[in-house]
Amino acid sequence: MIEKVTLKDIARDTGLSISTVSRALSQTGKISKDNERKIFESAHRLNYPLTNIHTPIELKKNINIALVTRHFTGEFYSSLFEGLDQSTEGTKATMSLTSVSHTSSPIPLIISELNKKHYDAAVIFLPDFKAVDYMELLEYVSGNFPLVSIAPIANPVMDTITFDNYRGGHLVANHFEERGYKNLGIIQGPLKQSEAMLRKSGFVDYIQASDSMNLTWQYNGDYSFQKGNEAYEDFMKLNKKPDAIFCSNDGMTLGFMHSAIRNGIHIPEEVAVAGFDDLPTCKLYTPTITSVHTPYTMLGKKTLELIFSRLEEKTDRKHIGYTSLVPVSLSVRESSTELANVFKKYYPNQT
Amino acid sequence: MIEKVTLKDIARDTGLSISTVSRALSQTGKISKDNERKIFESAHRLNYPLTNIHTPIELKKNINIALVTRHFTGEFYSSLFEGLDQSTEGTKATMSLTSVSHTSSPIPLIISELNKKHYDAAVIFLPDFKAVDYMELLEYVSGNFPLVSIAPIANPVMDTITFDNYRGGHLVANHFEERGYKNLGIIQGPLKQSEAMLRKSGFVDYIQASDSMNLTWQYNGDYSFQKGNEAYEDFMKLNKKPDAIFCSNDGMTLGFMHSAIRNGIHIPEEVAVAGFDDLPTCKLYTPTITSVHTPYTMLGKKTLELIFSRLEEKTDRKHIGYTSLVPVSLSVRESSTELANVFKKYYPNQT
DNA sequence: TAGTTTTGTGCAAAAAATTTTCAGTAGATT
DNA sequence: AATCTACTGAAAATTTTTTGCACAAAACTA
Repeated sequence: MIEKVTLKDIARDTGLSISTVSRALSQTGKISKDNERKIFESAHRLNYPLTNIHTPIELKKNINIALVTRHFTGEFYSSLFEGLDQSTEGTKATMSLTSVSHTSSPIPLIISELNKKHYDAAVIFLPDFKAVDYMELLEYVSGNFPLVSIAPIANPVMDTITFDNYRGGHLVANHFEERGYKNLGIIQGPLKQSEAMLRKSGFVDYIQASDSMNLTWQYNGDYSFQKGNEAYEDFMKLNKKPDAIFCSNDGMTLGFMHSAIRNGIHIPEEVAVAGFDDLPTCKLYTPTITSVHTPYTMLGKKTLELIFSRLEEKTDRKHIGYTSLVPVSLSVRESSTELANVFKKYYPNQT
Repeated sequence: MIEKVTLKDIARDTGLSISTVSRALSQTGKISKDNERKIFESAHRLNYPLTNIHTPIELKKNINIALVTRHFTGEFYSSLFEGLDQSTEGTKATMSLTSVSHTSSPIPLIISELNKKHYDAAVIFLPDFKAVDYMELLEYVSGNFPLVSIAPIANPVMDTITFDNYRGGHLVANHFEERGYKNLGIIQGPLKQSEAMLRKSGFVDYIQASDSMNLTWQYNGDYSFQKGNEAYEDFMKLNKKPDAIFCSNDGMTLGFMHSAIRNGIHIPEEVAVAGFDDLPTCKLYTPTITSVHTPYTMLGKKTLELIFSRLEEKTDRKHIGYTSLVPVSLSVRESSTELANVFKKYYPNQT
């Protein structure tokens, strides 16, 4: 049987009086910074039932942040989590991954319960969420629980930190132009997801502003490997094939390339390919894959900054839907340039 | 300012008296099941500071389980988490991933703090942990907090549920025998990790008992892609090369194959390869990769069963180091049989 | 420097919260 | 019909927390 922890225990532990302990924990009256810290430390250690809310942020030993997402198997989610987790290094924050893939309860409920579970803030990555979904979510969640979204939407309701997807599309088009490709194609992501549309627009807008390039093929995908395969089928039916293709994410890039390679198409000689996400596989695939690099650790750092500043504010600030864009870069590899010579043995009969 | 929640609030909320509420929450005296449930539900909803320990398992709305591991980018960890998370479907358990990669605090401390964070149990996956590490861990953690390890060790201190690694090695050797391979090689995992040694022993023992096969090459790896590359370098130096190789995990399988393919080696014609973990990439790589399949959802189900039974026991049972092995199977693919015809276009000059 | 204010603390009283005692009711059992 | 059991609530008892007050030490002020 576990004994109940009372102020008396903390008083004994710290050598202070019960009154002082009471005043410290309920944040009334004047207490020296030194004793305050001692008392909170002891309360935490002895497991006194603190109402979390009452503990001042600067006296907390660690800040627990939940990354809430619809997790799915694959490198993408492990890269995302790893980047965010890595960005907590050196801070007192801890990142945990909570998936809402296999639950029956409504998402706003799950998130609103997080602060009862000793979480201090949450990072939301739910790319299919719309403005109304975020609004519903904000109604459920109390104002002093910081929430940050890392998926862009057209009309953000919630503070958002996300990659500059538009710029990513731009970079790919620019790279294709420099490599001298004329007829371009795109495999788009889900039409209802903002970040997919931004990637497309960045790419398409660049092409339209260019004198030398044309967009000759557009295919609607859904980010799945499977759709990448299907895109290839569609590509093969074209009379006039594009000579370079931008895939809106690496899942579809891999699907397209997998089908292409299996059917004897040479990449990049017959068609150049660039993806988005720069998954670890991009470096390891043959050919290695050109892809838009999204620096998760940097995203994580920015997200943490926002969360800490929100936690330090004493007032319940309302969300104002401020969006902050993290720059992306292009990792240029063989799939859009040329195969390393050493591999050319594989294509002995090539011209 | 948030008002303190007291028994009075719960009494008002449930329409019962303060005495009854007190008796229910402190588990003294007799209370009807019906009212008990109502009271706990209300206490939970109103956020009354329950000492967690006191809430009977059957009255909890959800059970929070932490998967504690040294997370790393790649499909392996996302498969592991996804499998365990999926196994919670239909139960009231929730799985969260907590990584100890980027923290400075000692691991036993982190785990012992989990129950203060409203976690009800933890699944530990730390393959480099030894008996002494587990023993230290158990000293830190209170007896009624269920801990299950999912990494095997030779002399288990803690309840363990893990894949039958030995059998996995056996299955690969058996498959190589059936395919008629004579001279075999192995790229081992870290010598200090039990599961790596079990995989190796299962493979080696089968070969030794066989009349037709010989083990002609052993290479010490560390599960990294990089070591797979290095293993290939070593392999190329051999005068008498094995005709089939077992890689102790898919990371090294991919490293080996990547180097091999880039150097014009044909798999499986020149050397057959089989891995361990059956990562999603195995289906997508060219050639597709034979690998030992580890059913994470089944592992998760077994782990949950154990956790629930531990939670239902009222007494503080000590860990007895019972190990339970989950069967594995072999996913046979092109890397150890033959390439699909459609891909053979790529090798026009092959004999 | 001497007086004054501010800060921080403990004691003890007061208030609040929780536990326990006790009485009573409703239904089951003998 | 008498007895027992399982619950429950009112009120008393106890424990826990908050607050009023006194006072010492430090900081500030004239």
